Amino acid sequence: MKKVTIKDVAERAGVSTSTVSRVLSPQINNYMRKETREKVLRAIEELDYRPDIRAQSLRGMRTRIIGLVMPDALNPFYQELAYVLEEICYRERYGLLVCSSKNSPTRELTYIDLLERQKVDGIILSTVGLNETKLNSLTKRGIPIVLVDRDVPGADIPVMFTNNYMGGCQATQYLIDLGHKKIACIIGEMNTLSSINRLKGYYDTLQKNGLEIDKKLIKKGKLTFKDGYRLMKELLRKSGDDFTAVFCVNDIVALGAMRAIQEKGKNVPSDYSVIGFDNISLSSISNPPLTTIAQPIKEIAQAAFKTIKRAKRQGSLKKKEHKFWDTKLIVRESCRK
Amino acid sequence: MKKVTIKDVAERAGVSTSTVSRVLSPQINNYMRKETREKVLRAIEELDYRPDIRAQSLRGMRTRIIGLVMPDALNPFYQELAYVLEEICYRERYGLLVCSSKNSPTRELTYIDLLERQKVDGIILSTVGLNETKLNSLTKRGIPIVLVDRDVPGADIPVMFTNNYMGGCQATQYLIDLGHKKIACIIGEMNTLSSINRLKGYYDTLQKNGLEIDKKLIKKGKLTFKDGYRLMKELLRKSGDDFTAVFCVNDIVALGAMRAIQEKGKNVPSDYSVIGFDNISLSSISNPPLTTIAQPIKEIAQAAFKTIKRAKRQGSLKKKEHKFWDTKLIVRESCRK
DNA sequence: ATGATATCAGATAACGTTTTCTGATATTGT
DNA sequence: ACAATATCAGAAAACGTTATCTGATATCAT
Repeated sequence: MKKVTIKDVAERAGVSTSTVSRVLSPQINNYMRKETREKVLRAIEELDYRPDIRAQSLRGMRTRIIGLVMPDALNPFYQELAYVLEEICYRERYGLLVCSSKNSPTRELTYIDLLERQKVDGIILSTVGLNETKLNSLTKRGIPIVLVDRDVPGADIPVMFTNNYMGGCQATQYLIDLGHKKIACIIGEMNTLSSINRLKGYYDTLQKNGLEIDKKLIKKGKLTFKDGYRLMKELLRKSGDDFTAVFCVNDIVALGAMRAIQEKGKNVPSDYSVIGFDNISLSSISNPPLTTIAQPIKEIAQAAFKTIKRAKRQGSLKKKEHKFWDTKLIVRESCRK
Repeated sequence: MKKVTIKDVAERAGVSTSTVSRVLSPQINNYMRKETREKVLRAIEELDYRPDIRAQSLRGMRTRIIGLVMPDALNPFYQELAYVLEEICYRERYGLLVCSSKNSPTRELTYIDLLERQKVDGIILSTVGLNETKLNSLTKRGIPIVLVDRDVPGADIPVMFTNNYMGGCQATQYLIDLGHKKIACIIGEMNTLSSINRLKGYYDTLQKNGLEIDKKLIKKGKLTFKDGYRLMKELLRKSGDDFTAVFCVNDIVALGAMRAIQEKGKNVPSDYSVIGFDNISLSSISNPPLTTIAQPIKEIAQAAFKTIKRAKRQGSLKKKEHKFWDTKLIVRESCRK
């Protein structure tokens, strides 16, 4: 019923709270008679005492909480990011506070406010609305922030990224290597650098291979199943005979596209090859299983976490820590071989 | 660079910290000259001050964090639970600490330990390993715990549940009403009450309608796509002509089952009707869209959150708050009409 | 035996808040 | 004009920790 504090332990063991505290953090100062330590440990055991992290952190230690702010908690890619991050946090006994901004800059700010007031040890952020000024002012206030997935050029903040350009190239080159000459592309609205870079990879690879770029084969929309389906239907109606493969900006869109193709009575991959991006878990159980470009989520999460821990230890962030991680082609059954 | 505290605000406004605090919590005591309040507000504004929640909570207020402990963060049902819970928390400016126990009792305990040390305002728990004794001792220690999705009979703790039995009945009755006489069932290992109750609904409804129960048509396995696929294949091989519909314990399993049927060259729903459980978002974009039983996730999440807030206010949980929420049939295209 | 040093552990201040207590003004009633 | 009351705001204690400072023993060399 009653919360047990360090005082109770001290009392029971017949020592001062200082001594109990010393037992709890032996790395600092281990001048301690064996006898005393054991007395204290016994009292801790008997009372089932657990130090209050809030109180510890007030006195200068970490809160052991990190915040993850992402644009869309329903997007499988971010779900996976949250998942691997949680695993990393768990191993180090950290808690993960997940916040989805739902693509709303206001909501994003409100969450960051909350995280700041919670004095989290760091924030891993895939921003939808912050500019460099705002970001810089935030880090000045002492919370380590690491950017993932979405870049904000000019911000003095570490960023951990997928090399989206490379992914775009890999996907396109793979299709070309399979013999495709006319390759369509379904891409997001051009409001994120990821989309832009993936598209750029597509462009450059076509050009590098001496293939022409046909604007009619490029469709832009939202990053949803629905839009993938809709845009693919458009493509099939207008330029159906004019291409044999399609590069989709992510797996969800690719699944929508496959559905459109199949509904039209055509086959994937023999009529149209489809390649996605992200390697979400769904893509391995789709029909056919989706060939896709995997993002190095684990590496990114790990690096982001480490950066925050280091920043917390050292009291400041290394500002210019821009890391790009390689993508990887995952071959399954959705492309004609 | 430097953190701004209540002292800084007090100094800048030329008042004491008490006064600043009074401005921050006007509901308690609003004896305050307008002039003074404005001075303080101005200082807060100018310094962009945000109270430290840790410090506030130490002095007796809530931490504004609640913990969600669930068995499997990759299971779409729990993802959805986390999602709606996060939304509820956001509205009230709470943080949600998500923890997946990954079906490991040890991991579950470690997380609960962490949450306790973080002094979260409450824990919403879908337990994999706790018995009533452990649970009761936990609530004695002062953390409000609410059970969702998985029951622990005998624990003196509020529980918020889906009426799984009702769902099993609804699904089965729907299939019977469509004219099916032989209905198979793919269900989880019998280690959770949800599975048991869904199966019981299936049994009772068959019986109520005077249909015989054929043990050969009941398959047990894991709650995965893979197992749904595998078990459906078995069913088709052994008793393929003997049934025309299948009730799956959840949507993922149902999707696996549909895949098996389609791979065999049969059609859903004209050859076999399939019904799932959970109404995960995936089920609306499957092919065909899956008819399923929806769980009242929002209601459960809302009720769990409210219970915790009330417990925190009153200082204790109402022990016996067992709530069951109705399921709802969602008709799509996977059952022959 | 004496002083020097190593070993141990308590008292106390501090972290950033809220709240209780208390005292100082301002307002009101007679 | 004076006491009684209402209004305002500061001082100080408290929340549960850790870290610094300090003092007390125990051990050792001479």
